[in-house]
Amino acid sequence: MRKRDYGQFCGLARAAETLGQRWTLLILRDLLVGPARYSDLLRGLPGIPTNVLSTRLKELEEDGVVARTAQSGKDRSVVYHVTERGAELSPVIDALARWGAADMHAPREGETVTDRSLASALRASARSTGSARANYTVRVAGAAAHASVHDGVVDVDAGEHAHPDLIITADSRLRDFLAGAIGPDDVQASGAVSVDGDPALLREFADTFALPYSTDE
Amino acid sequence: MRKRDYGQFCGLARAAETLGQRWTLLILRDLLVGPARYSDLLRGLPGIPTNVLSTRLKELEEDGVVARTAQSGKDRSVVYHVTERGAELSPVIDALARWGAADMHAPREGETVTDRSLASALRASARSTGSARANYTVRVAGAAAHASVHDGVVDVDAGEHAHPDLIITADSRLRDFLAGAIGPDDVQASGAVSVDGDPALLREFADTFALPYSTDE
DNA sequence: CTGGATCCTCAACGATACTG
DNA sequence: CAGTATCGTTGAGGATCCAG
Repeated sequence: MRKRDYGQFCGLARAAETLGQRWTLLILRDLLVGPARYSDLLRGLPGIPTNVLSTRLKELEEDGVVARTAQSGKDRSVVYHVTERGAELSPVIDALARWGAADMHAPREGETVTDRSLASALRASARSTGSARANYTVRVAGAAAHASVHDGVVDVDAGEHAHPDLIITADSRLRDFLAGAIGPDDVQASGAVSVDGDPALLREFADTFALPYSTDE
Repeated sequence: MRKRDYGQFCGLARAAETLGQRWTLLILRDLLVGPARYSDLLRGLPGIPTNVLSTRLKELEEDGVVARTAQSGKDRSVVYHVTERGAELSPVIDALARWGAADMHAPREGETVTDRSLASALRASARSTGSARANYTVRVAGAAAHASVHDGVVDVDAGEHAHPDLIITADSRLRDFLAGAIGPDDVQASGAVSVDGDPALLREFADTFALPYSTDE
């Protein structure tokens, strides 16, 4: 449990000490979407060894970024959630996610999409767009997330929306669509994206959740 | 040289694969201040093993974040610099640095400050402030960086400024001053900060390079 | 069942010596 | 100056086991 430090009085070095461990950023990505139990995290992070997850959660707790709440009563499951300090990581995680997404094209062999990673990706790409107002359910490669947009505020969460105005079912090319590399008509014609609901809302969706345009699309 | 991936089609996961290795963020911090030779990097990252530095530079080169320029002619030194893609990390690194700095108080035993870490910290905390116009040299714990502010633009680099309007010599409590935890008069009275030049500029400096105010100062 | 702890193996890191 | 080589130590990966 020793702390590997960098020996520099520097904000970035301190951040790297807390966040630079393997799996830590992905754990926080999932917890920033919402509280989760140990088994939720395990399921959302395929391949993480159980001892690493438990070690990371302890370290994050020590660093004041994550807290655990033991449910009393019949449901004795433990719930992990970010602290106030942890919540301040939202803009940081989102900036990292946008940077990584800018150079991400086709999925590599065996790569998966989880509900929370999809929700996180939507939040990272959301930008306030005046008067738009709609509820979306987005399904990509077996994962689902939803977003509600109203009065310039965007709320995102994992799973389906109860009353979506538009259901978007897509494959990984959804990313290229949001980056502006494919137009709304072409992306539907190719079968990469299909919608259930008012097709005009798809343009509004692309306008609200726009990814930065990378030079080599 | 094996690539440890996370198996998720997710921008954050991709970013973590490139940036999540030990020392990588600090190497990029230094290179974002400006190009550097191998030995410059070694000097600015006390404690980094030489093989780790060389491995990281190769990985970053493969990932298209860093490029090396071999000087021809008499000076055969190799210079590393960020690519365009690497330069897009500026807002990411700055967001991480601000988050880390918000919870950073007294330096720990043996922690140092380097020219480039100081320059990077200044850039991370810089905010555009209308009409201000001044050149600063900042010295902290043996390190020096400088900034020039004009027309809402802030340029930061390592080392001393050739023609500073104000020289600020401080210890690590400079951070608390910039976070607003100590006022300009108190911080000078305590000896934490001393200035050479127009003392009124110190307030302007604190206004331009303000750190986010953390709850538990 | 959930929420971990333990054990073993192997890859990555750290320290230092050495070379074109 | 700009790295490579070597070797001991630490941490991650994977499977299994255990307690409430």
